[in-house]
Amino acid sequence: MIEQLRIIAVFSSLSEESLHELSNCMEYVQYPKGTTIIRADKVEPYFYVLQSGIARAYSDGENQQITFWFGQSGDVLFSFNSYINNRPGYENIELLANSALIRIKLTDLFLLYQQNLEIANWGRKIAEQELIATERRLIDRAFKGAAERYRDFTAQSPELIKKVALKHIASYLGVTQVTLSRIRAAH
Amino acid sequence: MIEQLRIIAVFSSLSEESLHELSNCMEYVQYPKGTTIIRADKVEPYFYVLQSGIARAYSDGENQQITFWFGQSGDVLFSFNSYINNRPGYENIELLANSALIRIKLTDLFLLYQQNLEIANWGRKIAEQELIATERRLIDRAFKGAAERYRDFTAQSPELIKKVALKHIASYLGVTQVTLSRIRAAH
DNA sequence: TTCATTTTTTAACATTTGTAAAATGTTGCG
DNA sequence: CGCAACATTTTACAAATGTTAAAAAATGAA
Repeated sequence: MIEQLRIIAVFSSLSEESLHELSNCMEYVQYPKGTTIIRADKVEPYFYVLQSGIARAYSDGENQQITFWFGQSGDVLFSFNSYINNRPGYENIELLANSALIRIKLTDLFLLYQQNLEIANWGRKIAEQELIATERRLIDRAFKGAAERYRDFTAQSPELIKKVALKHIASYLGVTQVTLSRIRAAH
Repeated sequence: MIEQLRIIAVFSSLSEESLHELSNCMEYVQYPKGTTIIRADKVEPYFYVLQSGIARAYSDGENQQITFWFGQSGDVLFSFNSYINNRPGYENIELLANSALIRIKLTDLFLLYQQNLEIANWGRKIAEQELIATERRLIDRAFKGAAERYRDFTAQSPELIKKVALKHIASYLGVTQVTLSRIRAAH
């Protein structure tokens, strides 16, 4: 079982001992397509790793719903504001396919952070990787047009293009669905 | 001297011992207005805390320069990609006023992360706070128009409005300077 | 398959924002 | 002061994107 965990990239840096400590706090869960596992108005008590499936994070606006993240196998999945500030987050997270996840209760994880130096640094690196990815998207928004962002997205996430509704991809790219259609039409 | 550090919010959570360990790696530096302390094409070996002054982070595009962060007293200041991946970053950081900074060499800091549980968790929280702030900006970009972002900016950073050139604020808000002028004209 | 539902595309038009250039305002230095 | 350099606003026009509505295509359930 520890061996199974090790093949998941996010756990690969941990020693046998730390991985064992962490695995004591893990549960394996499965949910069907369409399940909303994290809700924006609640404090989410778990941290998830997606073993298989697809997820999207979105926020509800007045008359639109904006997707700002997609997750695939191996991605970590958590409500930033629950995890960091113990407050309701900004995001809903919905599964776009039947999915298998590992979950860790935040209260357990936070205890480990105070006890285990390796796990504390593991948690630091997770936040750092999310930070780099989020900064990257902010910069891309500033420097690239919607058409280029669409090309990048198709190149980097070819599976998502096949499986995710274009309306979600449009809002992820920061344009309306009509504009995305026009971009696609201009092949 | 340790007491002086404690009044800086980012250090306030550390114990006497950890703060002492950290302070052994600190240097105090001062630079005049206009100094570029971090360059996008270099690996930046220091982590900074701004004691006084103003800073902005920007990236160079083909024909424009886009500001995506402003720093004030108490803010931490580092090249995300140098700090996280030991690679040249995306950002230049320039001082917009004469500034006093504390700097910590990354190699020293990383050693502390591997030795001191409290400092490792301190580093985790820094990354988490930057992450929350960056996510907040990405979501704001999606849900708020430029006029509302400008109002928010003036409300939250009244000192910056006074001291920073509007062209920098325009690119920070994600619009051209002409559009920002139009927003301002519509009082 | 067929029908109903949902998604995607297309079209016409409105609005916003961008671009370029000129006009005006501001700052600091000799 | 008076000039030079730079910042900001304004104008006119162009380009991109949004809005609304309808048509076409795809999907899923009976």
